[in-house]
Amino acid sequence: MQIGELARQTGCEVETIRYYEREGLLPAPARSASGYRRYEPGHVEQLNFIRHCRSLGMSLADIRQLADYHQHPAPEPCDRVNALIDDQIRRVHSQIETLQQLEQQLLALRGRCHSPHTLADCGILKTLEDASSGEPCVCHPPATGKKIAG
Amino acid sequence: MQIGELARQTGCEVETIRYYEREGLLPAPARSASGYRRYEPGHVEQLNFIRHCRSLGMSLADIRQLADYHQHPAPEPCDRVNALIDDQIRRVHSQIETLQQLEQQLLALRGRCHSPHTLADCGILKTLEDASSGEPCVCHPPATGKKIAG
DNA sequence: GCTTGACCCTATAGTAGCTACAGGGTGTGC
DNA sequence: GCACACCCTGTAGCTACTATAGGGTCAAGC
Ligand SMILES: [Zn+2]
Ligand SMILES: [Zn+2]
Ligand SMILES: [Zn+2]
Ligand SMILES: [Zn+2]
Repeated sequence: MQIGELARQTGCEVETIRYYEREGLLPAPARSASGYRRYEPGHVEQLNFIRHCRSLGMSLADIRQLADYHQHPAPEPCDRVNALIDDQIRRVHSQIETLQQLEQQLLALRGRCHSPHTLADCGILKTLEDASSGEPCVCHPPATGKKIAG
Repeated sequence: MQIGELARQTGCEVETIRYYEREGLLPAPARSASGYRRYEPGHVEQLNFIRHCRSLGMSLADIRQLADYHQHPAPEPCDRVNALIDDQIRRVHSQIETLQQLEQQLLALRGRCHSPHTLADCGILKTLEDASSGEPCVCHPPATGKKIAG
């Protein structure tokens, strides 16, 4: 199978396949006399493995690790696989929390502009401007552990 | 004021300041005889403006726009400012949703490995392997709108 | 006058994970 | 013999920085 067919079967771009090969994620296939890559059915599975892990947000480095564990299944405990997934879960969770804070900050800022007015009178711009001079802003309330109401 | 002092006052790295200048976000300051950048107090505010917007997750392109509106406050309505913030809110919100899905998928995958066992018997690796061959997996349930229970 | 050290300069490369060329070769059908 | 789809390598681009390398400047202290 040529690279285009592999791309079709996996839904992965041709350039991405070549990129994975360069990065050592996908083993280099045999070549035809004219230098074309010739893939075996096993490559479809390996590429699917990579794409599946990528769709879970894993880094290429982590996928390399996982693929290695997968291809050399030693009689060791699977602690490191778990640790890898747990780390990923932690990363995703902290990103969610960061983004949720960000959303609240943006909504607070957005709330400064209601009725129609000009750019010169816009509460959003005014808030950003004042904050640049060191004044407190709605989007960055002092983090003193206080509740919002009070 | 030299670049180091500006960095200290704004909590921004020296290299980042030079980068913003290259990118046209911060106006190029006057230079001393020996070529050192000499900043005015206004630069502190402009840099604070940029950093404040960055802390809200805005792209440099958006910040360029906002700074432009800010420095040339025309008597137009502020629709474009609002649109910019609204877009940013939408982006952040959709990222949150994506990450929340991801978290659920990762937790489902993680649930395949409980009691101690070897790499060869690990449910996580087995799930990833099976999915590479086209079998259904816990982390990517068919999106047919079905509820989980049923 | 000389050295030390903190500061400054430019230019370039690296990060993650692709994506998009440019500039060429190959293979098949008409 | 030509069109067209496919393949190849190598390089540059994307974001927002960060980190060097390799040098110049300036004030203080001996
Ligand atoms: Zn407004
Ligand atoms: Zn704020
Ligand atoms: Zn396990
Ligand atoms: Zn899955």
